[in-house]
Parts: sequence; structure tokens; C-alpha cells
Amino acid sequence: MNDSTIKILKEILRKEGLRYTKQRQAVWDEIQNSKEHRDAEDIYMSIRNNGVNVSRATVYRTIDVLVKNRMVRKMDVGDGRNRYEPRLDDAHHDHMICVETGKIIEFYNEELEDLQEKIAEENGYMLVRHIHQLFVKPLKK
Amino acid sequence: MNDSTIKILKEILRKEGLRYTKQRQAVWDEIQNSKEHRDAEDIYMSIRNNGVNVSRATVYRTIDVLVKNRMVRKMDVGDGRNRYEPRLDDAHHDHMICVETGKIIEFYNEELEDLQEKIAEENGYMLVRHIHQLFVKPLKK
DNA sequence: TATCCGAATGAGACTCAATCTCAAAAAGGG
DNA sequence: CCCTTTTTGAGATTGAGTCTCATTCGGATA
Repeated sequence: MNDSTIKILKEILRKEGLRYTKQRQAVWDEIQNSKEHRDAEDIYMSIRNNGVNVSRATVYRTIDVLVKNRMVRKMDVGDGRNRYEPRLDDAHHDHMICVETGKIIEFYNEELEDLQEKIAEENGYMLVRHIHQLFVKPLKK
Repeated sequence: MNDSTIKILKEILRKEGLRYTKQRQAVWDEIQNSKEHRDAEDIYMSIRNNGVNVSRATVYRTIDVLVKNRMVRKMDVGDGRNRYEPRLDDAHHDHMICVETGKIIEFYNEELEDLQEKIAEENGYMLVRHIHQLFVKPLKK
């Protein structure tokens, strides 16, 4: 939809030795244009409703490329369906999931990030990535 | 297999209004007797190999009861198959997964635990539970 | 210990997200 | 425009996990 992210996508596809197609562009547009945490089916349906012909296979295949290239973050909410959100250059964050409302709250805590690296190192490892979800419920007032 | 854990299991089943059966005992024995992080199919096959007749349905149903009653911890390693480990009275811990060898290392860090509660509270929530996995690779020496 | 009834079991059907297949369509360099 | 290679898509397949329901079993009661 906007010039700069089209260029980013083309750049990544070239780097991966893949071709630029309207389906791949549509998948990236769809994820990029909504900050929500959406599942693959939702993304697939939205693209079709926008009039672009695409298959589930292509949606999944494209998401894999985007995840690998850090354009999209894949998150496991624990209900069997992965959720995806755009990454672009925004900072890393983790998620808090309200067990009563299902609401997803993003958070970032520097101390937490540092601590994780420290723990990995203390065990002789280097942190590659992490999954961190807090399941919470509202504090009663 | 050992008297005290049989009593614990019977106690839980009674509390839940469920009957004590050899299948339920076998599932608990199987999980309890190995400190590994095993998947349901693995547990199912082991029980059958030990000569106890059991179905997958019963294995899954029993695991749910054990998880609910904190006898077993269910963990999502991110490959689509949940792993289970005995809990008994051992302290809580998180997991570090080596992306090169697949090895699972357990860790516990008090500071990390406190920090998570603090983050939840700062957002107006109470921590119920959390998922925390560090994907790591060995530090080169 | 025998009876009885609701709970538990198991074989296999089913669900559903995700992956795979492969013929047909499209990309893109020449 | 051609040609080769990649991509696509419809639908089949996979696989973890759940559900169904006729049959079996636990265990309270007498």
C-alpha cells in the first residue's frame, strides 16, 4: 500500500531468491495495515474480501518468509492458532493475556530483557529468541 | 508405583468426584516415573508397552485432570506437541530450549518471578500463570 | 458377596490448523 | 514474445487433540 514497505518486501524477496507477486504483497499489506494480533484464517479471509485471489497455502507460505525476515512476529497464545502482528522497526515487546476477557496487552521491560540474557549466559548459552506470555486477570478495585 | 503418590492421586480423584481406575493410575505412574518432558503419544505408547490397556482418549482426559490439580505441568515447546512433566512438590521452573540440540534445560530465577508479578500489577492485573521459554544456542568457547 | 447404576473406557470418527501435492498460471530475464 | 523456473491454488493430507456412544467397571449399598 505504501511505497517504502513495498520496497522492503521486494528487497527481502530478492535476498531470498523469491519472486515478487501480488499475493505476497497482499499478505504483507494485510498484516502491516492492522496492528491487531490476527490468525492466519482471518488474514486469508480479509485478503479475499479485498478482492485479491489467494489460497491458504500461499498465506501460510508467505507468512513463513515474513517471519523469517523479521517483518512479522508469530505468537502462540496457547489456543492452537498462531497470531501474527507486524514488526517493522518497532521495538520488541511481550504479551499479557487476560484470561477473563481475552484482551492482549503488549508490554516491554528492559530489566526483564537483560535478566533473560543473563540467565542464558549463566548456563553457557546465548539467547536467540524467547516466548513470554503472562496470563493475568484484572485486579479487583 | 509408590504408596504416597497413589494416595495423592486417590485424594485428587475423590475431590473431583472421579473414580480411581488402573488407567488413571497408569497415566500418573508413567509421567511421575520419568523426569523427562514427554508428549502424550510417548506416554500413551509407554503405558501400552507396560501391558496396561489404555486409549489415547483416556490418556488425554487423565492428563487434563492432573494438570488441573497441579500434579503435572503442561508445556508448549512451540512444535505443536505439548510436553508434560511431573510436578509433585518441586518448585516452579521455566525452560531453556537449545535450538541446536533440542536439549531442554530447567531454570528458576526469583528476580524474574517477582518482576513478572510487578509488571502485571503495574498494568492493573494479577498474574495467574505464565509461559516463558528461552530459545538459546551454546556460547562458543 | 451380589446387585445395581452412574461413571469410565476405548475404538474409531471427527475437528481444525497447518502442510503438502502437482497441474496450471505467472514472473521476469533475454 | 519466449522460455524456463517459480509460484499458485484447490483440494488432499497430516497430526494433535477431542468427541461419541456402546460396553465395561467401580464402588456404594444391602
